[in-house]
Amino acid sequence: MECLQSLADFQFNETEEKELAAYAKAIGHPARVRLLRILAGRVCLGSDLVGQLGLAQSTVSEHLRILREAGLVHAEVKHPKTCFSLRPEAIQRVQQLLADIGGV
Amino acid sequence: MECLQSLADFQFNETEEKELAAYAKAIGHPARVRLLRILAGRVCLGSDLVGQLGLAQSTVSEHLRILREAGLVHAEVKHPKTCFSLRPEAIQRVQQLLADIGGV
DNA sequence: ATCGTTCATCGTAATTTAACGATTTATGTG
DNA sequence: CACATAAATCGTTAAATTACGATGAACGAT
Repeated sequence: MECLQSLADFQFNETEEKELAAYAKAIGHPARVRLLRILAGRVCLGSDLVGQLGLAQSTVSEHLRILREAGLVHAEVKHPKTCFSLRPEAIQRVQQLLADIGGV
Repeated sequence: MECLQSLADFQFNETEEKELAAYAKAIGHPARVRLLRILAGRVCLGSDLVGQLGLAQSTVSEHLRILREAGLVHAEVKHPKTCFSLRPEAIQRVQQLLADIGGV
């Protein structure tokens, strides 16, 4: 048996699949979503973010690392502080990749 | 020390944070992204999808379950087959939640 | 040179995820 | 009724994730 519509014309793009999956994986935790939403409106120091999450400092630092490595957040170190900010172009890229699926 | 911009006006919305996180978590695997991309263009039986992923049938079934439970995919059982299809409104909802962060 | 602040990293434990083969379930067909 | 088929579920293992406290590193200020 086969697909209701033809499957012969489906061209997968492994690079884009991994790209979207990596972005989504990074976004896929409530604490990280909250971080993104906070950073959507302002530039913050890590110590401020800790206060908004109710998690240990080391845990918040780890979430921020994940967001940074995914390219969703930018960190500017000015010892001993670090300025965290959103990278809106990354969010927009995710939206674009979703648009290829079924979004608008 | 405090935030570079005021943090006093930040209102978090735990429900939406969890909603976006749950969607993103479900999307956050290359195999599931491929499933979504396939289903973006056609309605498929599970057996067809297995062939496109290079994974065991039970593994694909599990990925489809995750997508279903997240609300991203619809399954219509017609024993012994099941018709899988995308739920574009879920993708659009994700885009909307992303727009609240920094997207367009 | 010491101290204080801020953030990253380490070590660890508990939980969750991903993958597989084997089995079960549920139907339509012979 | 027995059989074939498609998909879900089970049981298991390995790996990844999340969280924490403790420690470490880097700099400015005293």
